[in-house]
Amino acid sequence: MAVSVRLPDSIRARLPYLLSRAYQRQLVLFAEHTRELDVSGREYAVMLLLEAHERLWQSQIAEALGLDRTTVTYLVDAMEKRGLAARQRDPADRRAHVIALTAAGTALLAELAPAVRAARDELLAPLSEPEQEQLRDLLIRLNQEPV
Amino acid sequence: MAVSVRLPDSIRARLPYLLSRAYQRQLVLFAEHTRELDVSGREYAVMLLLEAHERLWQSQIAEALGLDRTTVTYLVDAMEKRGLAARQRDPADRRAHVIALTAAGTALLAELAPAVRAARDELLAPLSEPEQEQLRDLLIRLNQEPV
DNA sequence: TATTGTTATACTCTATAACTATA
DNA sequence: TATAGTTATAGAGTATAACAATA
Repeated sequence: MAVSVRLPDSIRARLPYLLSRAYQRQLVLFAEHTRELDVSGREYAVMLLLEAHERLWQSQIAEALGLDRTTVTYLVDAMEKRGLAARQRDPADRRAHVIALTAAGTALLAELAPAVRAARDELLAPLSEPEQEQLRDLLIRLNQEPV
Repeated sequence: MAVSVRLPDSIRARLPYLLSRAYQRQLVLFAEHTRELDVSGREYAVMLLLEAHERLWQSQIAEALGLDRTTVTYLVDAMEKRGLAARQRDPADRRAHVIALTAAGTALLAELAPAVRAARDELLAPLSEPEQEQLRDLLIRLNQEPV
């Protein structure tokens, strides 16, 4: 193999590069720490959403998480097949499916918590506690949509 | 449509969510600001790399940017077809292709600079200048691989 | 006529493996 | 035997459109 090439500062110090690196690393760490529980980041997001709201239409899940309706159909298919979520027709509007976590889903969510914490801690390890807080605050403000 | 659902803090304040939001937003802003120049983020990265190093093997590009060899082949194919980069056999090792920016490639890189700056400024607009520096520093430290 | 959810299709990215030419 | 690059293929993920049921 030829001599390795140093990544120039014109890339290394760029925000897009830094963000994509941090994001990729987060994906890898989440996957590593939750491997034996076999849950995608998206499924985890759905579970957190259902933990907070308990009963939601698929369309509400799609809107809240910024997903396509069809994507949610596939997601819920998989979660239902694994017994993590249950689908019911909404008697009040028979077009809609109401989704809720099952007991198994709630249990898995509890199992996931320490793994997710460990992944986050590993990601943030290079920073001190106050710096971690600072980073979170800055990212929250960065993501604030202009009103 | 049913009532909109508020994204719970269990998601909204999570680092993975914040990172992915910031990353997605960055992708959108780059695409918007460079639309008429028709360059992918990856092509831009290759151009910055070639600006810093001038002549590189495809394998060196792949290694520096963390891409697959095949991906680089396709990338360089496209850039060569547009006249942005030139491929030459390396006389010193005839297995290898040496890639360099053409004059058109250098010119496009110059055209891209203000668009990229505008995208970055829009992304960072919610933060003050010192905060922007702080964010960059924290992300650099976050991405430091343990030695 | 619009909305909810499903299904089929296609399209982009990515990963893998097989191949050539050179070393 | 290993490396540089190419090509073909398959897979995941995503987007689009057409459709049935219901409002």
